[in-house]
Amino acid sequence: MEHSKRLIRSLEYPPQCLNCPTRDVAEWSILTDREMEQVESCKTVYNYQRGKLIFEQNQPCTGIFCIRAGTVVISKPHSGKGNIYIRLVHAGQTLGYRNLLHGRQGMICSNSAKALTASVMCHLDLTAISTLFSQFPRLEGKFQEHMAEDLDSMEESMVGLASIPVRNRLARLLVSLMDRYATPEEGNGAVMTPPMTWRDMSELLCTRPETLTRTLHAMETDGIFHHKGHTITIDDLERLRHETIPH
Amino acid sequence: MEHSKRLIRSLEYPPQCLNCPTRDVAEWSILTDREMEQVESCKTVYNYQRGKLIFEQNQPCTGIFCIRAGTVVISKPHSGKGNIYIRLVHAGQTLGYRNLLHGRQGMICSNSAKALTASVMCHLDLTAISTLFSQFPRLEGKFQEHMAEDLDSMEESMVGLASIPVRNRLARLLVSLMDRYATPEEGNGAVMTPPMTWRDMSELLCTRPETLTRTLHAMETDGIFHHKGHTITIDDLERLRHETIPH
DNA sequence: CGTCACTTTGAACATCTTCAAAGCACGTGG
DNA sequence: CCACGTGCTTTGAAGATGTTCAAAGTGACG
Repeated sequence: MEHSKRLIRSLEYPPQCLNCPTRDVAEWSILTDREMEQVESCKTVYNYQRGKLIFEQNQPCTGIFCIRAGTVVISKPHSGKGNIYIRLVHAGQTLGYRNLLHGRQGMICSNSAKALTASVMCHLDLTAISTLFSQFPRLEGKFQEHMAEDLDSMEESMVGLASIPVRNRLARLLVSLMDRYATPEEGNGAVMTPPMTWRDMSELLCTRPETLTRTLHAMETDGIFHHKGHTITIDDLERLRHETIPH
Repeated sequence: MEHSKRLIRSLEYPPQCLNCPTRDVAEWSILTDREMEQVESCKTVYNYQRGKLIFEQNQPCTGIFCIRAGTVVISKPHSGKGNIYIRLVHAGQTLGYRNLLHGRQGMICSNSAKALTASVMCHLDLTAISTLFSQFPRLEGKFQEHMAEDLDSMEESMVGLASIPVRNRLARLLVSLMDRYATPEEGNGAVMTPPMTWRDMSELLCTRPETLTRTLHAMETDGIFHHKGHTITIDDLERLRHETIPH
């Protein structure tokens, strides 16, 4: 409900930054409304269908994208065939800024981004950004801080991947998705429709779809939650949080 | 040989930045000799024995460390007991700068650092760094770029950990260590004594010591290299590089 | 209504971990 | 200089966890 309401708001035209549903989130929120008008004037709005590639590793980087609505996944190609999902990027967050802080030869994307759901993205090209950065140095500082946090959470995922089994990683993923996409229920419960397929989730967990199915089944048998289609119903959130650490 | 020679050089006193064996490496190299004198004047030199903790996650951060000699590992605590090794930091590289770019509440270490070999570290405290950063903005920019590269290589390790087996990860680790610590032999071979124990290596590979032993044995049986104690002899580097990707 | 991708289930298998025990290596103190 | 202890290394065997392959079921969409 919340989710679809937000989608509708985001479809209001023209899609202006000042009425962006995520106006008060993340880096851009440090700019005043007046400063924001300048951002507004040099942005382009794109729509991506579910599954569409936004940018691709090793291709030239065209600028940055701010997600107005939708959910995006960052991935990297796998030594064999296919991609490993690295992390999610949600509405309000900005994508591809790292390439700008890189000081590398040219502007080459260091990973790929794909829309997991239909998404509305605001794009700023390279010249627009460099103007904005030199005009509002605090903005570049904010992105620097964001990068430091990304590195932290990257290290955390690494620890998780190396040290805990799929079942606990799944519980963690669900908890983090709940914060964003669940609607509370009576008691200590909640209902959620994650913005992606089970296959996507299995890739985020760095495992196979079959393993995810079986793990879901096992947790359901243990009464942690139950699911029908893509919708998960949790009776007791504490129970799920408990699955977050190995025993 | 190279290694011990470098250690001896580093033990010359006083240990001045201008005659640092790594003077021309990494961030600090963008400063002129004259600018470097200022860094010199506010640094403190510490010696760490093998195995000593340099800083610890969740403890207040005291500043940054530049490694004059030695090898350091960054680790994070594991949900159960013990630590996961995240990455190596080598002589010439700087440690703990991320905490400064963080914009977080206070200055809290986001991971731990431990000396894998006896190490000589030059320390700059918080006030010294903030003075240096405001005086030489290019320096802060360099660290920002370094952080972006760390994030890239972090993502690469993640992909490796998620998608290739221990044997190939070991080959990759050996190749990267060779670049730094091996002495070439006749033909296409090399000899190396890695600056850490096998146990340390197993933690870097996110596996157990037993698995590493067995994997070493298997690769030795296949004629990729042979080892006695901590010293590895490789006859054909191409052969090892070939083990870098799964087949 | 048919297609295509996603989901589910089963069975066999590969990889890695765990536990136990023995051997080795290095540094410390006598 | 030797004896001893501690932590690292190696080996074996059993078991857990996750993968692979195959096949059938499900659902969305043109």
